[in-house]
Amino acid sequence: MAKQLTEDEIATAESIFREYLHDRGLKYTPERRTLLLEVLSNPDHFEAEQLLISLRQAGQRVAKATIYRTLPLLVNCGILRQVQFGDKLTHYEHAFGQNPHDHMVCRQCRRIIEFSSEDIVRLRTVIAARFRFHATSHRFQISGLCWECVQARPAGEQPFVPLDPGAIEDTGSPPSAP
Amino acid sequence: MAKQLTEDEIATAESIFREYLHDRGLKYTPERRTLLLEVLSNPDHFEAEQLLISLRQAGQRVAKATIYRTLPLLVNCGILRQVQFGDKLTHYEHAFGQNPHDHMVCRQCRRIIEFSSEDIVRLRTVIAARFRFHATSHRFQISGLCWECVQARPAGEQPFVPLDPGAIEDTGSPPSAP
DNA sequence: ATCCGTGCAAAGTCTTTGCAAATTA
DNA sequence: TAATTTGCAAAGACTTTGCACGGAT
Repeated sequence: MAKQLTEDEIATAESIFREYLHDRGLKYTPERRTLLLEVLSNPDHFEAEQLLISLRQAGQRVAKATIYRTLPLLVNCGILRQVQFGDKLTHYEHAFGQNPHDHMVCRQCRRIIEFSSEDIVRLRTVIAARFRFHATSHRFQISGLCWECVQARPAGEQPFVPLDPGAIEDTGSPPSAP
Repeated sequence: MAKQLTEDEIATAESIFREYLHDRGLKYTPERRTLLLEVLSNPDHFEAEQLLISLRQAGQRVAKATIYRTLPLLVNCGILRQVQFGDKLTHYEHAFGQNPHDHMVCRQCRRIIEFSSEDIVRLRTVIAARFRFHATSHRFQISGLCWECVQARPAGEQPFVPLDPGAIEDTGSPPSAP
């Protein structure tokens, strides 16, 4: 999932960021450059804290405040996308050169699987229309067990992993006519 | 949306809560009763803080800590459901006597529209199957503009309301074959 | 020469926790 | 009576902000 960017792609991202900053009178500082590069070489999904840690490990020193001030810039210029999973943490993922997608989260191992489906967008439009609602975006997150965890778990075992808050539980209720 | 519960329904909720507590050696205190009743008479969606405020207005006095300690109980016994919208706040909604549903949020007026669709569950299963993923729950949230706000907004006006973080933006990109 | 940005620590927000006194089953 | 709860305030986790110094254009 964490795709390795080519030098060209990195250069493109850099110029996007640079231009974004320039256009609004902001400066392309060494810290911002450091952060951009670190973000691009980081795994697809991460949080502010992880970024700080991987920077430290790389011998780089950027204040936490700077990270918190820079991440929104990277989001606004389209290089990152903010993602909310179940927890209170703000997660980020690469948006640069990625297709829009949604997420499946394994309750057991917390693995994140990305997927995209036109049907979702179609469905969202149909549903919205019923309420004369003009849909412009959506979040669709599926929780459950990935294949590996299903395998590893003998039938009937219910480890009671905390749920994604707000998820629609599969109660096994019979489908009801609309 | 905020449906008024009958006395019977309230009594049922109370016995559910009571039994839930009893079953695990917990106590049905006046504070818990107060909170249960307040929750049931509150609007469909609320947060911890709002609950505190409406309690105060009703002349009731329950410590904030007690609220934070009680809400999870009400969630676990199925009377409430935790919902995460875009922000960091933990929102709650009535689950007692409600059908599973998802939400549409208006970017403009923040109105929340509930909807349910079997197609979503069907779609989630189909998608999950592609990854040999066992889906047990989902969250589907649509952002956009409600009818009233579409009406109120002259074409071309883009007030730039902060987005639901993590939402898939409608970029108007042409549908691409998988 | 100006602004803008950084670091640091302090402040904020929402939530959790420790503890003694008060209650419930 | 024994164990759970409450209220209060302190602590926590994550994020934002104020300020003085340093740096980019």
